[in-house]
Amino acid sequence: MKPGRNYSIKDIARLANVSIGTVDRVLHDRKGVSQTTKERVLAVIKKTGYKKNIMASRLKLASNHIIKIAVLLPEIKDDWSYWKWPKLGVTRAVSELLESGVRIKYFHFDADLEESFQANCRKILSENYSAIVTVPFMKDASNELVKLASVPDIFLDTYRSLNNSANFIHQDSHVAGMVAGRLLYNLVGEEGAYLVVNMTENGIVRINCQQRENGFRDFFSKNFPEKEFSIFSINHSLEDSHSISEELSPIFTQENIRGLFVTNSRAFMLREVMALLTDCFTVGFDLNYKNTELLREQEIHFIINQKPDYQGYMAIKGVYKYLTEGNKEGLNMKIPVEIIVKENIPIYEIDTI
Amino acid sequence: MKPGRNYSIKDIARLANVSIGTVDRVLHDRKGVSQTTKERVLAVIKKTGYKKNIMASRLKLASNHIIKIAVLLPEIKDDWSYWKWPKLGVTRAVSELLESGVRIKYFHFDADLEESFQANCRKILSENYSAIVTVPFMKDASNELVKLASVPDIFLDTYRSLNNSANFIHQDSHVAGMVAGRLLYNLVGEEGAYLVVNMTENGIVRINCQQRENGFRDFFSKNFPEKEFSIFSINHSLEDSHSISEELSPIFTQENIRGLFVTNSRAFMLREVMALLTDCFTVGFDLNYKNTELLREQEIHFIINQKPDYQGYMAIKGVYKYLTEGNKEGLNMKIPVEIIVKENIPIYEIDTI
DNA sequence: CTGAAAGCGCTTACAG
DNA sequence: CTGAAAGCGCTTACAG
Repeated sequence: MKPGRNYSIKDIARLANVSIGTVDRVLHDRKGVSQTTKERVLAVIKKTGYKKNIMASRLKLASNHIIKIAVLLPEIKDDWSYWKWPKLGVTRAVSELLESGVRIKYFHFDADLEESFQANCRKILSENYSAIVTVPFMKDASNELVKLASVPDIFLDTYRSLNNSANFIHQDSHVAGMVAGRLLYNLVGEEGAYLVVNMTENGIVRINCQQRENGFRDFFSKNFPEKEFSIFSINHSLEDSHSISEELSPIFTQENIRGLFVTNSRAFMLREVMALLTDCFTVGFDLNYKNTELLREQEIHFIINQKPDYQGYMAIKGVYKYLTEGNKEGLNMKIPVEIIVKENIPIYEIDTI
Repeated sequence: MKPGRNYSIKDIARLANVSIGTVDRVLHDRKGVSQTTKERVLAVIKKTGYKKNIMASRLKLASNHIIKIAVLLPEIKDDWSYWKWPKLGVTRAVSELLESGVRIKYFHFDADLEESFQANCRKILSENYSAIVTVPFMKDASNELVKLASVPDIFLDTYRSLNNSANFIHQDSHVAGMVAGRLLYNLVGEEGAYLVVNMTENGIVRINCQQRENGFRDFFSKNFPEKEFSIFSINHSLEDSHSISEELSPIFTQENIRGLFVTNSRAFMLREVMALLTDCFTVGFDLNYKNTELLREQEIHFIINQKPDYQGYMAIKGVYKYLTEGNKEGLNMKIPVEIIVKENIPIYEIDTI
């Protein structure tokens, strides 16, 4: 290889005694090349180690072409909304891909209203985006979206099986539950009891919270099939934040609860109860402001981070890779189960949100 | 904005009534444009939201141009060598950037011989690479390299202050030590004693191991300034793996050691001693084969991962970004302190090493 | 101070 | 089955 220089299609053409058009045909395995010519060209390509210049090919293919991606997330109700994070990651990816023609349009739906999600989906489908990034909270409407969309859709945050082929970038909630089991078991062992707190919205437990509880219980039954652990669980309405201390207090006193696993992002709502106990350890999810504060004060001991910003980032990068290279592998991804203690709280640049 | 289409430099030229050459001059803030013309062009650029097509500009600038990066790492002595990981990350980055003209040349040095490192540096400097990625194990030789190199050098794995401006992609070892302190403190509290095990090479403790011990001790003094903790530490020759059990056994029996912090990647060497104890928890570093095995068997309880593959990956990406965009921010980076338990052991595709 | 032209490497549409 | 030419958007070297 000549130093500091790549072979171009022109070099290959010259070395193989053909035109660049023919080299292009061979490279793309197109019709209309005689077997002998093809072999000759392939030999030269192999010998030279030719690599096509992706800049040049994209210049021609995608030049002048904007990739519009629709991002549909729940409404951001306050400054510390969870949904700021995926948006932050999306924004970061877009800023990297701005010059490559990627543009985002954000949509927001009311997480309590299926109709709101559906209306947004209809709007998006009518506007011709190249891809759709959203969350699969409403099962039927998500199925409908996958069925109607002719472009890839990527679901963030939660995995659930849908009828059609759908793409997911998410943390494995079952594994996350097992990790929570490990962390608490190390601290509590067999002497104390465990309490799993699920918070309900409109009376139901979110699917990934349920998966987390299953994983948690699985940790104990898989690792210690012969032993008996005291694992209680309660469901409590998310909306009713005042009564939660009252509901939990008797369980704590009666059952010697030493490990607390809160399956959603609201571990901070248990602050009052947790403060009453000296020997109880807590694992929660998500680095929201209040959880982070309690982690700093050691009222919460471990936070499992779903890296929502990274999810948003990878979704856009994955879509771009698919649309420009046809490579589907970036459309589905499992995000690592990140364990956070007080000392390794990540530092984010919040101001860019 | 016209849907599905980006403005090109040609559009801007037309709208501003100038030639594309003039638009280019304005875009790059070059000399030779009258103030009025410049303002007119800038107005159009602003109004249209013009973004330059990075493909096209790189095509012209970097076309035909290979970016050669020298990667100098310690010799890989066995199949589970730590240094395979950065190499894996480097390889992954290069495969993504192959079509953009990035090529790697690997060099290896004997980590016990400063002269071996120096000889490799001389060779690299004589061969005109666009960047150098290595490790700063030998202080003087590293300083010399930074002084002589006219291209960016990025040091992986370890931070140490060097005379000249050098770039580091590394995990903050002091923070990692504090995290280790937190993990063990949660389990052991004030009742038991802690033991920090440093392994020496040629009689000296590696700088990042020392930083980890300092961080570990700092965790206790910062969080509990009034309390007394029993923290012992020993240095033991890495080469002498047989005697380590003998040396540790008496300490264990005499001092009620309940928490073990091994500051390098060889926690697995303590297997025999650890097996004797039922109530002792261990934190070690790095997901090598033997540590991972012991983590699976719960002889080791936490592993702190330095993400060496990620370090290698980010080094190449950072260099590329710097060389193509002039953006220096990717040349320096702190890698998160990743906590690994049995349940969230990452799955790597080893076979691509 | 400004413009017109050539060229980066690849792809496409057309000619033979 | 093969080639020659135009063009993607930008940059550079040259002309005026």
